[in-house]
Amino acid sequence: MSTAHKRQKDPQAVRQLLLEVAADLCVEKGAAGLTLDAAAAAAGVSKGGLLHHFPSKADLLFGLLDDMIARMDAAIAEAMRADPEPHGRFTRAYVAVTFGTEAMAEDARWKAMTMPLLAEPALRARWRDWIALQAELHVGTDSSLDCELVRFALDGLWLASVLESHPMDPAQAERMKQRLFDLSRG
Amino acid sequence: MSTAHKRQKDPQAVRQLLLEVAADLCVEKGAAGLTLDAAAAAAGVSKGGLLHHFPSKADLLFGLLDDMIARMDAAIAEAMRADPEPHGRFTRAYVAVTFGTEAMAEDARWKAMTMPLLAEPALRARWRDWIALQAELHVGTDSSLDCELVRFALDGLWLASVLESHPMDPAQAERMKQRLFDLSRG
DNA sequence: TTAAACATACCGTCTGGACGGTTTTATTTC
DNA sequence: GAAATAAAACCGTCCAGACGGTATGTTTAA
Repeated sequence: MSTAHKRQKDPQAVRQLLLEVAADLCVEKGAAGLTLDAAAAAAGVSKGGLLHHFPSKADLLFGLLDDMIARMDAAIAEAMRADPEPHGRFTRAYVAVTFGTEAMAEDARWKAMTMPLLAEPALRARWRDWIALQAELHVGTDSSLDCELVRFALDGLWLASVLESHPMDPAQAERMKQRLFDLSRG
Repeated sequence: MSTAHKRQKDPQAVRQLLLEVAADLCVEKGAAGLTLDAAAAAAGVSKGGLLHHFPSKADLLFGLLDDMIARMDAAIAEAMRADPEPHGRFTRAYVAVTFGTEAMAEDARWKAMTMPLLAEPALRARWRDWIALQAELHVGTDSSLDCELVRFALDGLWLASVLESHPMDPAQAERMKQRLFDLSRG
């Protein structure tokens, strides 16, 4: 990192930029509507450059999903660290992350991108694996009926926010959030 | 209708068949992956024939969504008719429909198809309109916090069933269903 | 010197849909 | 009610553009 400003080329940054612009295009046009030409142009690199980082379009999409899962993991882990009560801790972290504690605008893109990605049948396996892993990790503390119900509701809320189908004012959102927290404590 | 068996051509049936095979292909390949050639071939008509019923691919996709919404409306209306208690009636109908009271295999296709369709940004407006209409129709009886929470949970459950991410045995599903019914009564 | 990190040019395929026919059904006219 | 006419319901062909990916050259960093 100390020499980052000296390097004229920063492959990691280029890769990250590619993922970001690809995410934007994915939100706008869908996963299949995302083209390599458009992504490369938006990132200011040639298509050859893009294909150097992601050898195929499938690799790019997998990269997007993996990045998204990594962000999700990190956010949940951080939210769990601040919660002393074991029962329902994972579920409450899920609440906090879904309602976006921090930079909303920043990760709104990643939330919106998930929809087109999951619509692509080829990408669902990775998502399923992650869900199964979480379920296995937090069995015992978060497998009560109400905890599961809360997490389903959060998925529904996420869906609504992506589709912009259920506009909610902040007060309403806060009440919902509190109710979900309460249910997670059983 | 009395002469239906005499007609050699049945445009309505052809149109319906086109929608059904298109739904299947949409589930398999996604909305963008659905090709006119494949749909026409699967329905046993030429591409020209398909384009006669649906002048463009967008029209076909809109047709799919409209058909899906119509089925949803009919199923919900029927479920509501059997419920004497006004408060939360729409929400309970939503529960019943989501958990699939009747021919599961038949409408499983239409549930699965919704995902790729909603992933297509161009189609979301119609969906939003339907949601807004439902909210307007049942304000007063179904706008309590818990009713909204239940409906969000149902959307989450629908998502899980489409993605096959949260396998549930029948007993578990029944408990969840009852819990959601209870919450809808407040 | 070597490999990574790009750029440029190009190709084969796929796909939406335009277009001009042809057959079937409905409607009108005589 | 038969002929004529119009309109709907298709079929087969072709094409222009888009898109993923390859092959190859060039520059930059180690």
